[in-house]
Amino acid sequence: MHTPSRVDGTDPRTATMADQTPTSTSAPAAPAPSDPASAGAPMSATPPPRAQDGDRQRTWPEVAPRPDLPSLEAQVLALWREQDVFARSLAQREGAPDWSFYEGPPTANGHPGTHHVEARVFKDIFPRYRTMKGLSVRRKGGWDCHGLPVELEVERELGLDSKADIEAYGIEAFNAQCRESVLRYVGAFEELTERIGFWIDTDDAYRTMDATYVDSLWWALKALWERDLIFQDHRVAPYCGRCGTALSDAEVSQGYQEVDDPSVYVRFPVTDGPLAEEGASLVVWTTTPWTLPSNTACAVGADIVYELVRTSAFGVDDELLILASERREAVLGEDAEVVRTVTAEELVGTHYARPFDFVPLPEDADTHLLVTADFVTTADGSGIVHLAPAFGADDMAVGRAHGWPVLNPVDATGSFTLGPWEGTFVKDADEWLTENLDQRGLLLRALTYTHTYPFCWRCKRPLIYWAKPSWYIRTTAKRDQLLENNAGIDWHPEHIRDGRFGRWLENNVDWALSRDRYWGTPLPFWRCDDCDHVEVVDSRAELGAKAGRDLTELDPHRPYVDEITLPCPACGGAAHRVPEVADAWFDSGGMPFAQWGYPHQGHEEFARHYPADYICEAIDQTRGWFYSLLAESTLLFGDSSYRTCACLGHIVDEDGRKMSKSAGNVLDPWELIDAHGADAIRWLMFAEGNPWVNRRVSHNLLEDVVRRFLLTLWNTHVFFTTYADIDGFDLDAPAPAVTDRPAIDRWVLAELAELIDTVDAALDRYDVSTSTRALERFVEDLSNWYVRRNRRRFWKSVSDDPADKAAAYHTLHTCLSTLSQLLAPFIPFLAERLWQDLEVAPARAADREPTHDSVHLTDFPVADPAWRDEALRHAMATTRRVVELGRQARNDSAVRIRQPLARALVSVPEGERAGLASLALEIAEELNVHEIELADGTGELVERSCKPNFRALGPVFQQRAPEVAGAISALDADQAAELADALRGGSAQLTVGDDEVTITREMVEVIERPRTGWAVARDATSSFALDTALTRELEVEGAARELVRAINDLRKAAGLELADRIELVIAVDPPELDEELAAGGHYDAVARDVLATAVHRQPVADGTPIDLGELGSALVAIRAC
RNA sequence: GGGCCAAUAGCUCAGUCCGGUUAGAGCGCACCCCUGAUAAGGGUGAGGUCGAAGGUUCAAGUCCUUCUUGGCCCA
Repeated sequence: MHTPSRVDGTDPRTATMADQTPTSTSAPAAPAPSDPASAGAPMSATPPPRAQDGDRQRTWPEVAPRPDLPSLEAQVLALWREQDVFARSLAQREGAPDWSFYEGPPTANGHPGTHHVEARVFKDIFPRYRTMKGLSVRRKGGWDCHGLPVELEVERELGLDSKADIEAYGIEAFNAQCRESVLRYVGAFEELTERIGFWIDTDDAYRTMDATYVDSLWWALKALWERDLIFQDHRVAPYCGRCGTALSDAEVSQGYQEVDDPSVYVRFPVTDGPLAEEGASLVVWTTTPWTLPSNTACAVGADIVYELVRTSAFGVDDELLILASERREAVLGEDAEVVRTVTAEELVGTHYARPFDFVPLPEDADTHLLVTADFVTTADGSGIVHLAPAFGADDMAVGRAHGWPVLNPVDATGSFTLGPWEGTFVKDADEWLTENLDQRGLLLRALTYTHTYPFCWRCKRPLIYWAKPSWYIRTTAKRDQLLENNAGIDWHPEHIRDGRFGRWLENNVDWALSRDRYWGTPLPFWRCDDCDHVEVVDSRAELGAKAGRDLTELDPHRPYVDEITLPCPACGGAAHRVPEVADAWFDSGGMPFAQWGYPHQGHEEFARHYPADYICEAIDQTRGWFYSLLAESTLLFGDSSYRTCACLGHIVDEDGRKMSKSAGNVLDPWELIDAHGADAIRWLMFAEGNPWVNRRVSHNLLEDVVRRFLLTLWNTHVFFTTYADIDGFDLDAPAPAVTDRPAIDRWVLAELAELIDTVDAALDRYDVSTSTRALERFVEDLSNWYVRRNRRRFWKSVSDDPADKAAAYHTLHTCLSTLSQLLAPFIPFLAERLWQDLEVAPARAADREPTHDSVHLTDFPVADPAWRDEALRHAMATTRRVVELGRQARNDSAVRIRQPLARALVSVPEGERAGLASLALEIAEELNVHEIELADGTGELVERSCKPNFRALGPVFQQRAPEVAGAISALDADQAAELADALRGGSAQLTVGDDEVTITREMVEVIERPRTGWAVARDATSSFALDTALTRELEVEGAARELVRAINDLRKAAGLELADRIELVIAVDPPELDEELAAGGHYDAVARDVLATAVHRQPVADGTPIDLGELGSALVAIRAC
């Protein structure tokens, strides 16, 4: 029942936009049945009032007073899709200068979250803006396909629990599953991407798993290899034997738990030197007994004092032990007898018997001796630290310095490879090892030790620190260049450059490139089984050439590449690929070239789009993508692959907490979009807080945005289109010249010009906050001052003043239509809807093509110089300030606004007087005061005072400034007037203490205060005094206003349309009042205001009573005509 | 332990780069206005030791130092 009948002959596309928005106009207020004026009248019947418009062609679309934003957006999406707007926006700029954007590939290993929305809208806004500025912004999408997270997801799905499981399942099948998993989530991302209006070409997206992409990465790896920037070395890293992988520090920090570990003190008998002759043993402490078989040496602290101690407390009579003096009591108790002090110097070089000997030692190695190391402390343990280079980064460093072998009896699953506990997970062997030590008389004490220890965040098993051969990129060789290139990047916020990112680069370590996994870019290194020569290939083509067969169609993933054997060019042996794949960060860091398949193809695209003008991600990418991009481009091309980088803060919940599954405060983006719409989220991201500070997202905040901004804008749009339609406003009719329009029109256009400049300049420097603030302010001003002040101009009859009406319509239309363009990069949906309603629909109704059939095909607006008027902007600002004072005065005086008052006296600083005078009418109308008198500072009505201006006083008088300021404030009214008059000449003398000083005009602000007894409101510099005295005439006028309001109520109650005409029957009592209303012309005014074609002053049979206060009352009936 | 960021009204945030004397806005709250933008709109008010302490300066929310609290990153 409530869809209005459709417009005939309107372009269906126009109708589409207008039609589908749910409307509520069809739910008219129920007519008051008892109202005789409306009883039986056609407009009071149930059918929706719009029905009578059915045969009229609408020029302006009908817009719902309360829009359903999500469904409005759905219609806009459909429009974009049908008309291929995104593609056309790109095509339109073909040949224009390029502006390059790189899509930082989201890892497609899970459903997109709200933080993805954040990053994606910031990626969207600037390309949209640059496109509107006339640049060609190709937006190639991308997907990060490889990596451990993908493998883990698949492992979960398949119920696999270890690398052994994966290998049993088969790498080929496993990787096929990984590929499928990735594609599944790519779909989810694409859906969200479209819905939030992120215009990126997902059809043309690069995928890091594609063969051409891998080819490019191989080229890069070979290039690095040839420059000697890749090498292999042992690396001790936190490692999970179950997952078969090293963990990043970030991963490690997620998995710390407090646990009880063994704490064992062991005897290491000394085997040479005087201490050996005495039969002494070292006391060595460890919490990882499983590392003892790999003991290679022990470290002492150079500055630590050691002791030789005699004790019988541990099962051996009078044994001699060596440990740090400070640890004696804690380890051996109070009874131990100190034989003598031993220095670290004495100890260094001393050999001892190792606790286990099943790990073979190279023959020539000098091991199992004491050395010094700076990390030895006496905070716990014995002050003698057991070293096992394979299982500690510090140990490895000491071992490397001394040339020790790496004794590693532990395999990739974390199990012993030899000895009595072969095949046992090392941590599980701790107990047996301890028992074994005890049986052999080497154990002093076995305790438990409570500390935090890292566990695998995935499988919850304890991590071990484990050395494994690893491939590195020698980034340290280019550290200076990395820093130099970083210095040239335009970071937002700036502090990233020298702060987080800069410091990280200064402490750069070589990039650990390899991962012992399956689903990744295989390292293109083929090593000869016989001579260890490494052959690197830069593509499948080169691989094929070397292998002697065509491999251009090879899937460059495991296990297929592993099956290729190359003849060794050095010795003729067989070379097999090394087993590792590349860190997935290497994939993403290579996207500047690999997305085009460069250098095997795509030379032109690469050249056109390198480097990126703009990239954007959240701050957690500092050590991720921001680094991998910079490192690869610096090493390969010598420069940075991006010029500007926006670095976003994280999304947190309403209470500022990080969103996490465990906290249960994760917001599903779809839920937010379905409830509030994508524009609301976009505006929240852009307008609420700084992009680089953590931002809160919640339903409440989104509702706020909708109400505060989107609906304010929409209401203004509704206002315009409603009246434009009623009046049949013709957009194509010539607009009055700006100079011929009323001041209020020129003012809003001047504000619009300012807005355009502000937004343009801010977006140019990637400053969304400034732009959104300016836009919010303008929308507020437009709605709450321009429209508020001009409602009468829109609803009065065209015939009254056609030129004025045309000026109003054109002005408001220009504002809304320009806003649509300014907002297009921010809230593309609502902006589009405005454009369709304001530009496309009227054009089609007039049988012409619109200039642009989408706002996103337009150029970013440029302010018309004719709009600019700084003086007027200032004058209006003063006016509005004075109006605020006036409202305050009205409020205080308790005279309701409908009651006209005769006059008010306004004083403002001298400099603002002229401007205000030109706008005094605005004040009078807004405050319903007949006359605004502007104090000129000389009359009897005001007194003056002086206020010091520190900004001018300070620099001149320095220390004496407060004194001079005090003297200025202290002047009484007469002295102030005198000084003010003297200052008109430019400067004046003032007595300060015993001195005369020269004061200039800028140093003093002259303030006027009314002397009247009227209702006064004032701020620091201005005041408003309201004469609240009422005359009979004013009261009669007030009664007329009262009638207008009441009659309009009747109109509404009768369900009349805005433009419907009525006849008015009215009987006012007492008759004198009736006479006065007639004599004052008030009935004519009432008739104009309520669209009455006739006023019948006659008795009303069954009218509605209207209370006119003390003056009397009226009976009124209205009749439609 | 180191680095970076933040702290301004009950809540969410401007203002700090570039110092100037009544520190702003929105929401919420209280009171009120308007009644043809009306399931709207608007006004007024209350509400602030600008995290703390020192310092520089004629003048500090703003610059410097130290500290506190929270967040992020790293060790």
